[in-house]
Amino acid sequence: MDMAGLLIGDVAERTGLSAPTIRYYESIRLLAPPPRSATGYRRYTETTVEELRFIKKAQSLGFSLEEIGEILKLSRAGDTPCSHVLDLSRRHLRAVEERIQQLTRFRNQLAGEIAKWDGEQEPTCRGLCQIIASAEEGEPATIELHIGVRQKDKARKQRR
Amino acid sequence: MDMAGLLIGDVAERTGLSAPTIRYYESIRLLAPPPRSATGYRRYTETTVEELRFIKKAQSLGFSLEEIGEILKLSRAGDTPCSHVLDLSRRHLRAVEERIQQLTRFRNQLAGEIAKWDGEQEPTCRGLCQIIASAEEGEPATIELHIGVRQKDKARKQRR
DNA sequence: CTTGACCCTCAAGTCCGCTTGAGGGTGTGT
DNA sequence: ACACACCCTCAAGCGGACTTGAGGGTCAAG
Repeated sequence: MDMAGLLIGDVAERTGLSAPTIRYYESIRLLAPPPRSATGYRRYTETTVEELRFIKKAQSLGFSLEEIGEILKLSRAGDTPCSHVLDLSRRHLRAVEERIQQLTRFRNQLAGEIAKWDGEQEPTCRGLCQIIASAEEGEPATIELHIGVRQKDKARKQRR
Repeated sequence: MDMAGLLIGDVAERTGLSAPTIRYYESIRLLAPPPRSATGYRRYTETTVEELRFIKKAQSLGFSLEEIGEILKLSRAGDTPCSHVLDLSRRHLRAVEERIQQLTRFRNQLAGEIAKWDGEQEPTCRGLCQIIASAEEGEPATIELHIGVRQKDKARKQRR
């Protein structure tokens, strides 16, 4: 009867993460070590549940645990140099916008090709395959095309 | 004087990948083994360079090497069951669209917060930090807020 | 005919984000 | 008093995507 606080299993259930994952997050200092019961059990609050939900969302948006940690750190220290926060935010914003554009371009090409194929009676093959085949010689598109051939974009420096 | 074909280093230079990475791609069967010179040097053509550029692009769009391999395989076999290609394409399209929406929502929240801060004179701190601090008690936003607090979204099953 | 920049293979190491396993306490229902 | 579900730690394993290292050949220039 250690009066209160969620057990790790409760938190796991509420967030959809596994207990080991939560411990792991603590181990990499993404999560602050929670208070323990007399017998050493971690006791969490709703706040942790919300932080974890945030982590999941940020992760699904493409942020690494390290970045998320950075953000969380800033968010927890109300007295942090704010220009930092703002800078960080702006950098994130730019990154996200770039990515959206990139994906949108891709989406348009892809949708365009699919539509072409769809218009062309049932996808019984021959027609579609020929598009692919001819695409390989250098024409406007097809998934496989912009997916296998004739990429015009200058290889720009990659992460790492 | 083995007359012709790009050496792995040339390809590396043209694509921005490292030579080991290119060999690695071959080892995982993402790239077909190129012909070799009498002395065992790999001899590539421009086609490979373009495939590699495609791989980089697809990767930057969030596809795994495995998925890229699948796509490349389909694209190379002109006589593949086309409904497959089409299915695959549609699945990719849906995935990409979902992601764009997710990112867009995020972008809007983020931009909104930044704008709020920007309006508020110089980011000299105090003001911004107070937003963060108060946000931690449960108000409408701040990056850190929608980044640390009050996430309404039901934890939905995650990859794996 | 040596030097230096490339090339080769194969094995092992690295980073990320977890999961799994061994070995051992806790706490509650019957 | 005993299950049985849950908690703990620590160590190792895993998949993805590479990088690094050891040990050794090739080739064009000087």
